[in-house]
Amino acid sequence: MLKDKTSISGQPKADTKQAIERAALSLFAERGYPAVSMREIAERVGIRQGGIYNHFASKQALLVQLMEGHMRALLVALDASVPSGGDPRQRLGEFVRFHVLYHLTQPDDVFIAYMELRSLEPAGLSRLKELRRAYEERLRGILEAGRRLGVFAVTDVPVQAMGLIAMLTGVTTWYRDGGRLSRDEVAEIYVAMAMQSLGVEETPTM
Amino acid sequence: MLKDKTSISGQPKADTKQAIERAALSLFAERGYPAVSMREIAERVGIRQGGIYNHFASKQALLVQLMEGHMRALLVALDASVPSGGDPRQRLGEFVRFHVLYHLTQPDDVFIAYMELRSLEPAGLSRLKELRRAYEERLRGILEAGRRLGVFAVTDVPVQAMGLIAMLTGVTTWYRDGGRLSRDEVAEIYVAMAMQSLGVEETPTM
DNA sequence: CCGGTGGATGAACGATCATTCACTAGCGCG
DNA sequence: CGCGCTAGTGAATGATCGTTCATCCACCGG
Repeated sequence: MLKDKTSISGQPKADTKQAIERAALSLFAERGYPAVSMREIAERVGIRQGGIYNHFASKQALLVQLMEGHMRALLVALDASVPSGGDPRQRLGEFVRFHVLYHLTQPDDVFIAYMELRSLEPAGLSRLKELRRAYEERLRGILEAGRRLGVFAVTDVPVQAMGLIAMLTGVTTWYRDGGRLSRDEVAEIYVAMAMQSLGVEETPTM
Repeated sequence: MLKDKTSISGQPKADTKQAIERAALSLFAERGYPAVSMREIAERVGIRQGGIYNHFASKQALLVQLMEGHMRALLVALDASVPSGGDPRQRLGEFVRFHVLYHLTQPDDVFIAYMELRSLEPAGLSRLKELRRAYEERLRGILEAGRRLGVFAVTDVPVQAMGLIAMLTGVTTWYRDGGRLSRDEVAEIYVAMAMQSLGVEETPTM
């Protein structure tokens, strides 16, 4: 009845948990949280449906874990890539590059984090909204710094920040690997668009 | 058992069909197609679940009707608002204004048309993709015209077109009526952002 | 005034959903 | 060497899903 895997059961390790997360991630991203069943996730992992509950308390807990884990990793990666000080133009360029490349590298995580907010129950929802706000705040800070220094032509910081993020995130809706442009080329195009939209004519040294 | 409504049944008219569409529209937009049941839609309309099938062959047919109807109306409205000739800068302004205001007026239709593509079966999917492509093509045409005339600083027409549309569509994720800005004010901010992102310094008469 | 028809009903269909649970197999530790 | 824990099983739970259907009602044209 069982295959000759090296470990049929027991406690070798818990890479099953990660396998469940990976399977759920791609399925949720592809068809949406409500349209995916626990049976499908289990099948993708290679276990039966009941086995998932050894690692996650519920389908909802699995979703929260995915979204929260992603957002925290995103914030950590952002702060590692974009220093908190320096010339706002340079920081904006780094923010855009980071955002585009991260979104192209992990499109599924990003898509879920932005789209499945409505599938969250109140408890998880408020935590996720706070994380999202913190991320957007990073960009608002850059725009505000540039506005004060007079290097950005900003008419409205909050609106422009949301506009920029939407523009950048939208890259995931059309970009496909192996197409006309490489990821880096696409990122540079978006950097140029962002700069232009803020009236930046020449960037400092870089 | 039945309320004293003016028409309990019979053939007074068929505004029930429109009521079903309206109910399904807001429910699908709010929680997503797979998460909404026919029972909920019927309850919102004030009929029993079986009654929906007098007007729509299936849940899928209802979704297709909503999405296709919206996209066709969107294209008609666009072509009525944005003439096919004239100065590309002016046309771009009109496109942006139209897009933002239409999206703020009918956020549910727009959201469904862009998000529920994955819920479509192959037949409806190809038709919707074609309609979407036609809409995006309008903007690409404007950018290409401006590029040829030398009034737009375009590095890559397709990428910039997708970036613009994503930026504009994103307005639905944050704008709420009664906030700091009116719809028209928001639209003008987006027009300015779009112009700036294309390096337009001064627009013609308007 | 009567027969046909469009529209609504409400019960029922089988399928599938998330979740629970008693059970068991294997491993590490004492 | 055997005890206990981790992890997976497989069947079962009740709920809910989309859809079907026989039935009924109220109106309209002749």
